[in-house]
Amino acid sequence: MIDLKFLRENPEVVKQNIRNKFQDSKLPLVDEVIELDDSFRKFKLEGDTLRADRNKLSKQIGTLMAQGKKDEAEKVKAQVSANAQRLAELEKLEDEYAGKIKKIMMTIPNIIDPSVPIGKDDSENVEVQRFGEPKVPDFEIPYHTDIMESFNGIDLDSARRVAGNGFYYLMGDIARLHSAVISYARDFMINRGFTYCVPPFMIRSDVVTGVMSFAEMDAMMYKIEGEDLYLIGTSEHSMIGKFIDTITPEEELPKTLTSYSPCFRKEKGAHGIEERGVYRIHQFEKQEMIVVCKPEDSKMWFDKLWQNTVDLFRSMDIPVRTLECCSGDLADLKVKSVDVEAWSPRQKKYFEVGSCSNLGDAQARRLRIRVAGKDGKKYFAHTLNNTVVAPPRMLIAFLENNLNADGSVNIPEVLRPYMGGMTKIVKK
RNA sequence: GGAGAAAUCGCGUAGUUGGUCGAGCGCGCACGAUUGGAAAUCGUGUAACCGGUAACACGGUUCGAGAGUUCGAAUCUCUCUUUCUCCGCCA
Repeated sequence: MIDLKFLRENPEVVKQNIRNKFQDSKLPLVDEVIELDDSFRKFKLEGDTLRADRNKLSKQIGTLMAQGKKDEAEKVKAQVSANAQRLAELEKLEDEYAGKIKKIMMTIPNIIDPSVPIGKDDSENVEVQRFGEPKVPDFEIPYHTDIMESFNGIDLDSARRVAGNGFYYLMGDIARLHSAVISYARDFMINRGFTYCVPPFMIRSDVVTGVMSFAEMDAMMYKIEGEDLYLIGTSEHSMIGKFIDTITPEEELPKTLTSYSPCFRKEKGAHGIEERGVYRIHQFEKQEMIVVCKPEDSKMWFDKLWQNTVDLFRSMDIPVRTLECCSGDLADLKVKSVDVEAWSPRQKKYFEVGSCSNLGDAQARRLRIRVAGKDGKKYFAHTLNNTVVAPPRMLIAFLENNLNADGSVNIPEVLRPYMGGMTKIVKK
C-alpha cells in the first residue's frame, strides 16, 4: 500500500511503476482514485463544517438548559435537526468513498526499487551470484524420498492414512537431522545478534487481513472452525503482527528477530501438492528472520538478510545462488526481493529454499507500524523478512549434496553437535 | 468452561443522576528562569489521525474496539476484545 498523498502528487511515477510490472489493466485506477479522493475531501470538508455547527449549537443548548430557558433551547434544537439530514447523507458518502479509495489503494503496487530488473514473469528473474561449486557426482543421485527411505527416515504411507497427501512422518536420523538443522539455524541467527522468538502459531482474522491480500488468504490459510483464528502460513505473520498499531522510539530500532514456527499452507491454486515427497507440503517447520528498521536502513538490511541465508547454507556445504525477482514476478507489496536457491545435483539445477523481501513502508502503512523520531515526528517503519531455513525442503538439497557413493550422508561439522557427534548417516 | 471486577492523554490516577470534559491532578519529558555549575525551586508546554494552510491559524474524529439512544456520550444500552480475582480443568 503506497501513500495516497504520494500518488496524488506523482501520478506519472505510479503509472510508470504499474507499466514496469506489466499490470497495465490497473492504469485507469490511478486517475480514478484521484477523482474519488477529490470528492471525498469535498464531502469531508462540508461534513466537518456541519459537524462544527452542530457542536457549537449543542453547547448553546447546554448553556440554555442550565439557565432553565427551555423554550429557547427547543428553538436551537430545531436548527440542529435542520442540518441533520444533509449531514447523515454526507457521512454515508464519506464512508462510501473512503472504502472505495482504500480498496483501490490496496491493489496499487508498491514502487519498486530502481535496481529491480524489468521483466514479465519468473522466467525473466536474474541470477545475481553463485556461492560454492555446483557439483554433479559420477554416481546417480536418487529422488530425495528414496534417500530418506534408505535410512527408514520417512513414512509417507502412514501420513497419507492419518492426515492425507501433503504430510509426512520423519523418522529416526532423518527426523533428528531435521531438528538439528532448525536448532543450528536458530543459534546461527542468535550469534548474528538476532533475538530468538517463539510466536503464536494461530492469529486472528484482523491480523491476517493486515499481512496479506484476500486472494493469498484464501489460497493459503487454514481457519479454525468456530473461532476467529487461522493457522499461520509463516511466522512472518505473527512476527510482523506483533508490531500492529505500535509507535516505536527511533533509538529502539532496528528490531531484528528470528522466529521458529511450524507453517501451515493449503497450497491451493497454481501449483497445489503435485510434487512427490517433501518439496511442497501442507505443514513444515521454518526458522525465519524479520527486521523492522528506519527507512534509510532498509537497503542495508536487505543485503545483510539474504547474506545470512547464503552463509548458513555454505556452512553446510550446500552450493547456492541468489536470484533477483524481476518487476513482473515481484508481489505488489514488495520493493525488492531475492530468492536463495540451493543446488540440486540430481536435477542439475537450482531450486528455491528461501525468499528475502524488502517491503519498504507498505506493510507498515497497512498495519500502522510507526516510529517516533527524535524530533517528535512520526513516520512509517520499513519491514523486511527472510527465510533462514525451512528444513523439510532444505533436506532435499542437504541429502543430495552430502550423499556419498556408498549411500551414506555426510554430516557437516557445524551440525555434528546437534547430531550427538555423528559424522555420517549410514544405513542400518 | 463458570462467577465477579475493571479498561481514561508516556506512567499513575480524577471524572458515571449525559451538557463550558479532548478531559483535572501527580509523575515523567521538553523549553525557559534562578545558579559559578548542578540539585532543589518556580514558570510554560507536553496525544494520535484526517481535512485545511506556502507555513501558521482553524475545523473534524478518537476516553479498549464496534454498533446504538440523544440536539449533545468518558458518562446510558448492546456486542466483542483484553486484564485482574475466585472456582473448575489441565501440559
